[in-house]
Amino acid sequence: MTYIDQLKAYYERVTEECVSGLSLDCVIFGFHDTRLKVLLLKWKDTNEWSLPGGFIYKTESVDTAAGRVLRERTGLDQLFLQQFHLFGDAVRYDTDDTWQRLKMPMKYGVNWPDRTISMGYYALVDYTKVTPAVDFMSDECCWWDVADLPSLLYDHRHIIDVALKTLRLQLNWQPIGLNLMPEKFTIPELQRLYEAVLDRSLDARNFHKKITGLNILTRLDERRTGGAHKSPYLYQFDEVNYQKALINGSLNFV
Amino acid sequence: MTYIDQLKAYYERVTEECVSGLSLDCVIFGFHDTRLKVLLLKWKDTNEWSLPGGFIYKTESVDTAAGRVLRERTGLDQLFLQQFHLFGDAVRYDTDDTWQRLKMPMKYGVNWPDRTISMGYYALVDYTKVTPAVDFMSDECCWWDVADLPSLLYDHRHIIDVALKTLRLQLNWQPIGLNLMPEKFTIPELQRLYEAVLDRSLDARNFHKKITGLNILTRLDERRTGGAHKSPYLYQFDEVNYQKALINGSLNFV
DNA sequence: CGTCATTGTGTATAATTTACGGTTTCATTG
DNA sequence: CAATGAAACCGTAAATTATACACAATGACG
Repeated sequence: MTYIDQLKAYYERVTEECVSGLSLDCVIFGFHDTRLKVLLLKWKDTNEWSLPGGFIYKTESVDTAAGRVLRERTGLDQLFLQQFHLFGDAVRYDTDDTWQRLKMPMKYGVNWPDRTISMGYYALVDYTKVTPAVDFMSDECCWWDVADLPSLLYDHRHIIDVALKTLRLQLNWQPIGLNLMPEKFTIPELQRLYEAVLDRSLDARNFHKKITGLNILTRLDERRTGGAHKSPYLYQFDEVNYQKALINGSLNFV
Repeated sequence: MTYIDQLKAYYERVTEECVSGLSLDCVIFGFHDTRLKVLLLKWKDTNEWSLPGGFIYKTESVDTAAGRVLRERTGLDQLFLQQFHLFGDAVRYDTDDTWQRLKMPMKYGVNWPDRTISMGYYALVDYTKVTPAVDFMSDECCWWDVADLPSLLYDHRHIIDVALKTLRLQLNWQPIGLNLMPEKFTIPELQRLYEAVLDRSLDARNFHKKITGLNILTRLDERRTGGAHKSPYLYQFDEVNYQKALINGSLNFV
């Protein structure tokens, strides 16, 4: 089956089975090597990158659709996802320029709506558990440092900017650390995450005192050895206490 | 023109000119007589209430559509509005029950989508400046106390609950007081607003000290006389300083 | 004129934030 | 093997903010 055949079949199925004119764009955040990263797709036979996304089947909820799309790209059945903005400008991007950059062999099929409104979701994933997977329209699915993104298709740079701003604002009442850190981590590593989200540096001594005083971490008997200096302790989140802290407003980082 | 003719024309125009399958629901918050209120519509010839809402023209942005809908119901050209959630469950409410309660003389026209996904907006208005206006499908457009709502159509009770929760969370970084209080108000009145949004009581002495210490209020030379006790001072918001306080995170009420 | 209750200004204490110091400890280097 | 450098952790001190509560001023009412 040629690529054009695949595209045709895809457009026909979307037109037939999906909610018309509404799509999803997913900003998948991971944290690795002291950097906040997003998962991007490179379109087939091009050097153009964009966010993962998709459409909503007529019989599924919007949230379920987002979860399905994210499972397809990350391999994860359960992850934390949250709506953050409906991108519904009458003109979101230059369509001619975009078609050119996409090098699409055909345009959309019949009964395709004139415009697509997109619900933006952000997802928080444990980087170590993700298996990035391309779809049939892409060559690559890779992590990119949010501070060093490539040129992006559509209005996806704007979408990422809004997602990042939302993440920052929600640091005190969404389980961001809980969902982005690996199972075991050190306090300096956690501090790097907070600094990446807040986009400012924090005093290591005050951060250590503050985060351990919140009672949301459990110190393990292991240390992370192999570094050139003192081996830091490893920690895990106490999920029950983390949720309690979110509810009673104990987190104060913003 | 009979009501049925009006409905027919309306459905035809929506089908022809509006984005299919996506609507808006607006939670319009006002503050009056120490109570947080929402604006509701009573459907024609029924005793059933619902939120104002509408559809998006194919050539306008979603935010522009929301502003247009709100202008039609409130008479205000400029007001503060914010997206808060996309309500996209596959089944949002019992359609048979709803049609019955609506006493609609006809169902939707041809080419009407099987389901409608709705973007929820909240708006903050100065209660004293609103002129509630019905549309052709309603008999009344009235303010209701959020703590004393009537039975609501569709999933509109849920939508209001989510809006209220969002308002509460955004108290520190959205200009909520600025947009809900009238031009001149007293500090006890402002405290009642915060208590209504936070759903808890605040110490008057600490609130007074805290809010005046933020430098976002200007004390006027007038007092509110006529009360049974000491006449309180009148204040206005210093809008520039209010915006500054929102940006640098000086507001700490949540 | 006395009473009641709101408003506003205030003090005291506790909690948190911010700034910074010093010890421990680990790999690397000579 | 000792010296070195720096991260990690535990700590103190001062400043700021939050919380609890007191009391004087003041206005309508009886």
